[in-house]
Amino acid sequence: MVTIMDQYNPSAIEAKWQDRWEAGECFVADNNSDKPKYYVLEMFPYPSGRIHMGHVRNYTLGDLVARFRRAQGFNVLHPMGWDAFGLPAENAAMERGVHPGKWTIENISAMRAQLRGMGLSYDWDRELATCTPDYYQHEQRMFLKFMEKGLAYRKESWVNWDPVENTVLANEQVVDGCGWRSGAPVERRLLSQWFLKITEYADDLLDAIEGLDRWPDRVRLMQQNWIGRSEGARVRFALSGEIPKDISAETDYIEVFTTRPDTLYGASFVAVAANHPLAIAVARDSDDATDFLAECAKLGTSEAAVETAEKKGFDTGLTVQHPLVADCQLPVYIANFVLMEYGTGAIFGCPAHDQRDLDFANAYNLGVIPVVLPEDADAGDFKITDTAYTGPGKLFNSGPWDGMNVEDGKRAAIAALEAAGAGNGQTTYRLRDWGVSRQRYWGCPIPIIHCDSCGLVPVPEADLPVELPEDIDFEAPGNPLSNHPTWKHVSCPDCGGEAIREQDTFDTFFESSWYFLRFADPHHPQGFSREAAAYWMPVDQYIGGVEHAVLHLLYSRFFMRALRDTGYLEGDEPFAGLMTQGMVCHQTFRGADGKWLFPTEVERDGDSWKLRDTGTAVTAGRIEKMSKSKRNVVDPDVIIETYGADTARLFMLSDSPPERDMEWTEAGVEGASRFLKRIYRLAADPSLSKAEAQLPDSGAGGDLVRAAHRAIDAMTADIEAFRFNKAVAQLYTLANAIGEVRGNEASDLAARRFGVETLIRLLYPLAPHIAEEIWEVLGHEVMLADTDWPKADPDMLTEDSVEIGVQVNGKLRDTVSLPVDAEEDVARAAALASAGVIRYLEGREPKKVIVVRNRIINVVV
RNA sequence: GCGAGUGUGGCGGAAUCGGUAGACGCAGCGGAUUCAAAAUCCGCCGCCCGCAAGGGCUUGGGGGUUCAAGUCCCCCCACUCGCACCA
Repeated sequence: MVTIMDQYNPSAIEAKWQDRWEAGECFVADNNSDKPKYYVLEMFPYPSGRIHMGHVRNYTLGDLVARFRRAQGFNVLHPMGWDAFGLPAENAAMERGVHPGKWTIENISAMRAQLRGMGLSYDWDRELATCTPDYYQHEQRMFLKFMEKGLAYRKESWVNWDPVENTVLANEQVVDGCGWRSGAPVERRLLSQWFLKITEYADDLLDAIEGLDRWPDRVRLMQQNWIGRSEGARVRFALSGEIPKDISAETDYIEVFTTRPDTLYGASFVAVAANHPLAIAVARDSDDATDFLAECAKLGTSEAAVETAEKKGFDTGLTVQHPLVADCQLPVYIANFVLMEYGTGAIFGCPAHDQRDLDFANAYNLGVIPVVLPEDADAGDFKITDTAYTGPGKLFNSGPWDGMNVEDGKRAAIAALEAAGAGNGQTTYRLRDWGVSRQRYWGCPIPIIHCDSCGLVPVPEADLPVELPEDIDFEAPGNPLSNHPTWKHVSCPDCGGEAIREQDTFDTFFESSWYFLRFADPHHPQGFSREAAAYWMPVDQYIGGVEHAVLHLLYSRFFMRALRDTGYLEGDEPFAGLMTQGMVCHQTFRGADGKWLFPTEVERDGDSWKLRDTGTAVTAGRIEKMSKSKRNVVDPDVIIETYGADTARLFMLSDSPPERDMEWTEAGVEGASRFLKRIYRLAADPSLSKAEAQLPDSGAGGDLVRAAHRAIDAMTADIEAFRFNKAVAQLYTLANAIGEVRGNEASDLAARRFGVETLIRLLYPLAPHIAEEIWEVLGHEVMLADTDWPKADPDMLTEDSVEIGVQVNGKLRDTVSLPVDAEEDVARAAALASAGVIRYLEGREPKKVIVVRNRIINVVV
């Protein structure tokens, strides 16, 4: 018989149960089970060396879901791994001379120990690290399959170059014109790069968002915007008049993209981007044009630059023929607001119905021809001066389309363009193909060989995997793999001649785009089996930060489709349910010198704060996301040492709903700790072990039994709906109800024991160690990890009577106690007899009495 | 600029269907226990007036619908996030 220790001692309890769970193989997932499956996954961490509070929150949320579903009888897969390629490892190599692989492996073992200390219910047999050939070899094969299918290709293109990281970035990794990690302004470079054809799936990725009904709307919207489908038309404008030879040699037309072909009759100019081939051709013979192009090139793409930039243009002197109006010639400008990257790099301007075009037309005295008439306007005096009209209306000044609405006008315009051979309907996307080449060492080698005579040659199956060389020099500038003396030199698999390996490695988002599949079948020689993928996928609940809304989450959706179409699996969506957790925030502090201070350096001084050792006053700043740079961080290890993992977990779940930002406070942690100590004391009551009587159904004991059933019912619903803060409140409420039963009759003891046992079972997924300990002390031999979730007895959830508010003219004046489902006349009589109503009526007859059963009574006078 | 979200006591937050606003916790206040403190236990706790009984006000602001509005509709304000010369 295990007896309870005098005092709650988290470190002893937690180590004990972590060992027991491991020895009992409690959390090993079964690929051949009759139970329904449930796959819960938290976004795997980069092994930076230490976990932070964001990890603690993320994994606490996941562990709650995993333990809850397991108790409900699901075959739960809850794995953990390491997103182990990436730049910090190379930086460590440069700064400290340690090999990236060694550094990464050491970090992994340190972090694994920290995670173990949190008591997380992972199936560690499925652990993976993406930097091992055992993992990355599979993506080399995937890549070659993608190539065969035309989903991976190489092209020369302008790319985003991060001058600090010395590598290319994907469009998704450029934020406000700067590198997402380095923060350095990106440069544009023309390079030969590998791309994955995500645009092939643009429509599918967009349309399928609708089916992701367990994703936050916010993320779905962000993906929609990122894909950015816009429907419109391509329109060809033939160059007219005298065309200089230089230009006619290049082209004899300009093709534009528009979403408003219905406004074609309102066109007054055509403009091309500064890096459009036509602009470059014009600049060959014109110093003024060359100067203008240089000016445009100088203008950054940053937010600030864009906002302050004036609409500027350069009149090329060229004209184009309007495709539908015979005698209409339009001037051709080079304009700084036209982007080569979007559409065709050229537009037609309809100033009346586009604000940008209007600003431009006003600056260069171009015509403004309104062609859409708002419903309540008069064609005679409708004028556009400095605000363009973009709303709905009837077309006018538009020849055969007059009188049509905008939508019909678009269709008519496309039909007319197609008939005239001057254009066609066209859908464009903001989404670009995913550039995956990175000029880094610590990534997965791209399995390609460059041969002067055979071209691009895939590394043959037998030669896979292409492993990274161990001996590597980070001192020289540039790509370390290129600098390696021998690694890149190979003979061509086709002709046997001298050839050279591809020296770029994959973007590390490649690894995270399929790791959830590897977890399903972590030792399979082909990466994973169709059967395992079919059984476990999709992930039922995915949990992580919202910062991956368009990176990882979009790439993974693409990968599922690409793997489906290359024969790896069936299905298309990786994550059926997504929960994006809020950030962990903390107050910031600055010393007299303006430098940031750690919370550990500071202590309370009445309403303000002071330095712990000198007592000097400290400035308390905003509550912000915990970050090393602001020093407002709290080390999870210190918290776990001081309070225990259960306390840290409980606090993470209390108070704030999981999707919202939360503030980490000492007082909050103390509160969680106090609650666990209180539960421990409740359970330490020796009389509980003697409770063997029948459960009472009346009196204080009966109330407690009903309260326990209500707690089960509410808690189950709250966990299923991710209302974890409310779930914690249910625990407090039940604990309070237990405290109400103070008698020592056999029935009281029985009720108390039932209350405590229920409380412990409900507490288990949140604070599992203390729950297991108390469960054992109460005499149970089967661990809670192997115990079913409690079920509420529906009969115990109903009450006999209900307190109902009584209003007079909508204002609460009294309450009455009524039997549940009381008849209307009974309720009415009770309300009219209540003191508050009598006082208010002062003898008057009520006009009307509204009775809403079991809810409210409103007396209207 | 466009899109989305948020706004409730001193604080974090409840209120799931239009039906007793403020569950639960934190902080605070009072008491018990203690030589004392910590811890613990009991009680109070939206704001204003009042000894009390009771009354008035209150969910960012203003209007509206309704017997009844934190919740629905219209207008406005503030903050947060995402996108952005996107044709």
